[in-house]
Amino acid sequence: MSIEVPELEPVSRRSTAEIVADRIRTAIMRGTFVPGAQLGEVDLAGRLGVSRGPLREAMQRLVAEGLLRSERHRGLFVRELGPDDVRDVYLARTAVERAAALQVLAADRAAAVVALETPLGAMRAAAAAGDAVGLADADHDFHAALVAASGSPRLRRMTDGLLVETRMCLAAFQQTAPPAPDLVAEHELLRDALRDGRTELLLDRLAAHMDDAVARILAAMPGAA
Amino acid sequence: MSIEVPELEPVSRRSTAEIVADRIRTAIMRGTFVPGAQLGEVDLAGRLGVSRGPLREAMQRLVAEGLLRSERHRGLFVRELGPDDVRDVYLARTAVERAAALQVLAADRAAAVVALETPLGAMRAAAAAGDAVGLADADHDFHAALVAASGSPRLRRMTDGLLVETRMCLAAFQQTAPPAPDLVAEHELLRDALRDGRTELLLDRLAAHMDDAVARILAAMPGAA
DNA sequence: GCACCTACGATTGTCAACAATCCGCCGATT
DNA sequence: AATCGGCGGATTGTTGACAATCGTAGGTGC
Repeated sequence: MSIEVPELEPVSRRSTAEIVADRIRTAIMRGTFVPGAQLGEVDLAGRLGVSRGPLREAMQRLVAEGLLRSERHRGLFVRELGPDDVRDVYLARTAVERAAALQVLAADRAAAVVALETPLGAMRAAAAAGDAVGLADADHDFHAALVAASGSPRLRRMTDGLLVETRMCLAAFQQTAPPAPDLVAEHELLRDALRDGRTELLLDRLAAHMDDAVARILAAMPGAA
Repeated sequence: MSIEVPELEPVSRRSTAEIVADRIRTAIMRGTFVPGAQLGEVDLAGRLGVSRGPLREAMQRLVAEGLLRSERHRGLFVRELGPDDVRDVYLARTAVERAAALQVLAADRAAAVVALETPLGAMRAAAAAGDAVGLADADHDFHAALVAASGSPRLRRMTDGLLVETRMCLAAFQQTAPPAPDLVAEHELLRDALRDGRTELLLDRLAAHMDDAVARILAAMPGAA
């Protein structure tokens, strides 16, 4: 019936709204738009080369994701994340990544370990080069790969959103980077526990990893409780 | 400073796109739009009394939530959920509600128990009256209340989306209702474990509750593995 | 000098029309 | 007889303009 060509599906390019949403999402992630900043529709539309229609559709999507805050007849503002939000993001991440880790352990954990090597390598390289942004990217990719390996579309989607919020937290004070070697070591410990099938150890290390991150961020935060 | 009026905030009514999204979401939830059905923009816009602009914004939001599937220049279709989706929805729900339950146990569990009484009462009434839709509504409210009691906005938002997908699964074969008394009893057991602070028992019962639901749904599903 | 009111500017929310794209059907061709 | 190319209808994607709303600056009265 078919011509037996593997991976020839993705001919359909995504909708304009989705592309615009991705563009703005990464811009927020990278800190191009600081928290609290107002995003004018006409300005953005002109800068992106699209009309206000598709742009508004993209905005609605980002509002649904919790990245933007919409006030009627006021405008769209980049969501500001306080200490409570930091704790909540990591609470949700812990829940999701814990479930993903359990799924990976129950399924093909060898493939997951392989998939984690790429971000781990990038993380080591960024740490050696002192590249803070690259380190954050690799950290992002590591956790995304972990959840992707679970094979759960919903856990994956949740993680995608949560990781963006994580980056927003980090971007707020990008210069306050955590000690890079420690960060690399923490992730390697996660991989080791996963590789060896040490369920309880992996879950404990994952929880500790999240707690560390929260503590680091809150310590660097201006008005943290 | 303020005039001490409790609950006077929601003066600002939500945006049109949000209202439209809610309307369509409940329609999908109730089974008004069967899975796989195409939603014509002009038709829907005319029926809701709005233009295509706000409607498209609402659609984008629903697509982001995973309720609709968009094909370029083809149209919007209600997402069809297969056996894998059922398992995935409940996998994610288990992860999220587990985390919420732990939060509730660590905080004010007495208030949560009180909050659960309302949906429990509605559930008993619906079970006695043989009202399948009311039973599903109460079930929905029970889990929403549980996660809301955790005080985590992100867990709450995730659960909102997942519960809608749960209703989509149930709506596909609404006549195949589970034995009502058993369902009520399961939820009362959850409340009891929460009230008594029996952490492990609560988590076990929660996991069992989810597994039961998956088994029930898959058993009633046409092409389930 | 201070508070209130009013007009202005800017922004968002909404709408109707135009253009691009795709599906199904039909006839011509091999 | 089966397949390819073209045509008609319908739907989505996009655009620009119109209307409603809000914040703010300026002026006026007390």
